[in-house]
Amino acid sequence: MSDDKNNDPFNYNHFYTPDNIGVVSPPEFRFFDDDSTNLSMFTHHQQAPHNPQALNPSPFMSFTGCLRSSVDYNTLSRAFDLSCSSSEVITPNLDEGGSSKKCSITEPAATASENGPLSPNSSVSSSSKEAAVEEDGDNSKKDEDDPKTTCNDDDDKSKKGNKPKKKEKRPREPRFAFLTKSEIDHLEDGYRWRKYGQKAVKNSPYPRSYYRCTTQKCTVKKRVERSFQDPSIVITTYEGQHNHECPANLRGNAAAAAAILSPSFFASPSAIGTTFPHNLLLPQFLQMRNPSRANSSNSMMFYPQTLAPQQQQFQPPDHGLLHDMLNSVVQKKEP
DNA sequence: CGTGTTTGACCGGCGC
DNA sequence: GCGCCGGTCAAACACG
Repeated sequence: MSDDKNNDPFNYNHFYTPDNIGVVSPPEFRFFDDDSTNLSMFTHHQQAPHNPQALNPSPFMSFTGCLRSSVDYNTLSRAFDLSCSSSEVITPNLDEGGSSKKCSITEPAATASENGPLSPNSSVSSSSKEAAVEEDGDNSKKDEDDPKTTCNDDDDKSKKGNKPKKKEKRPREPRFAFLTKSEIDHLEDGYRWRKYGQKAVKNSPYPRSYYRCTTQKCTVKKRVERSFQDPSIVITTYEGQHNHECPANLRGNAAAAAAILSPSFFASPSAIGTTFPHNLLLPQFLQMRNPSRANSSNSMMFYPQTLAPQQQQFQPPDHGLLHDMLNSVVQKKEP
C-alpha cells in the first residue's frame, strides 16, 4: 500500500500541502450516481483565505478546474450515466464512523437521495415550479402560476399552491457535490449567486443556504452547508448548468487570472480554461486511473484552490478521458 | 433605486 | 392520514 504510494508519482500525499491543514482523512472522491438525482460528489480542499500556502497556485489542478476546462455538466453527467449505470453509492469514509445518512458529510448525497432516489420512478424534479422556471426561463414562476393575479380565491394559503394540477416532473439536473476545506461558507466561483433560502439542517448546528444563479434564464442552483462533523468542510452542491459566460470571465482575463490565484476565489470556467492548458489535465486524470490506488478505497483528492463546476460548451475529447476515469472508479467499487 | 439577504410560511414528497 | 423535512417563495429589510 504505502509502497504503492511511494512508487506512485501521483501519490495522494503529493496532493497534500506541506502544512496540510485541513486534510482530515484520506480525501474523498466520490460519485453519487443515481438515476434520479444524478448527484456526483467530489472532494477537494480549499485553503483558508489567510493561509499563505493558498497563495501559491497548486501545481495540481482542481477537479473543478478539470470540469471547467475540459468537461461540462452534460459531459460529466453523461459520463456518469454511462459509467455508473448502477445506483451504487460509494460509501464515504471521510466521516469517521459513517454516520447516518442525514448528519454526515455525505449529506448532500443523502439529501439528493431524498429528492428522488427513494422513488426510482421519480427520476424527475420534485418541483414543478422549478421545471417551469427552467422552461420559461425568467418570468416563469409568477406568470406561470400566477395564482394571485388570476385567481385569488383561496390564494391566502396557496400563494404558490395554486399551481397547475399536473406537475409534469422533469428530470433533475445533474448535481455535483464538493467538499471543500474552507473557512468561507459561500465560496466564490466566479458566478453571481442570489441567496433564496436558508434552512436549518437536521442534526447539524449549521444551516444550509440555497443559492440561485442571478443570471437570467440560468437555472443553476447550489446549496451550501457546512459539515457539522468537520466544520472546516464546506459542502457545496451544484445543480444544473450555466447557460452563459462566467461574469468573472467577462470582466477580463486579468481578473479571471487573479481569481484563480486567489485562495478564496473559484475561477471561472473559461478563465481556467485559458489559464490551465488542457494537457495539464491528462496527467492528473491518468493518475486518477491508476489502479494501484484501488486500495485507497475510492479515495482520491484534488488538491486545488478552485472549484465550481462549470460547463464550457462542450469538449468531446475529454469526455472520453473522463469517461475512462469514471469507469476506473466505478470498477473499483464494483468488486 | 437596484440588488442581494433574511426569514417565516408554504408546498410536496416520503415514511410511519 | 399525519407529521417530518427538504426545498422554495416572497415580503421585508439592508446596503451601496
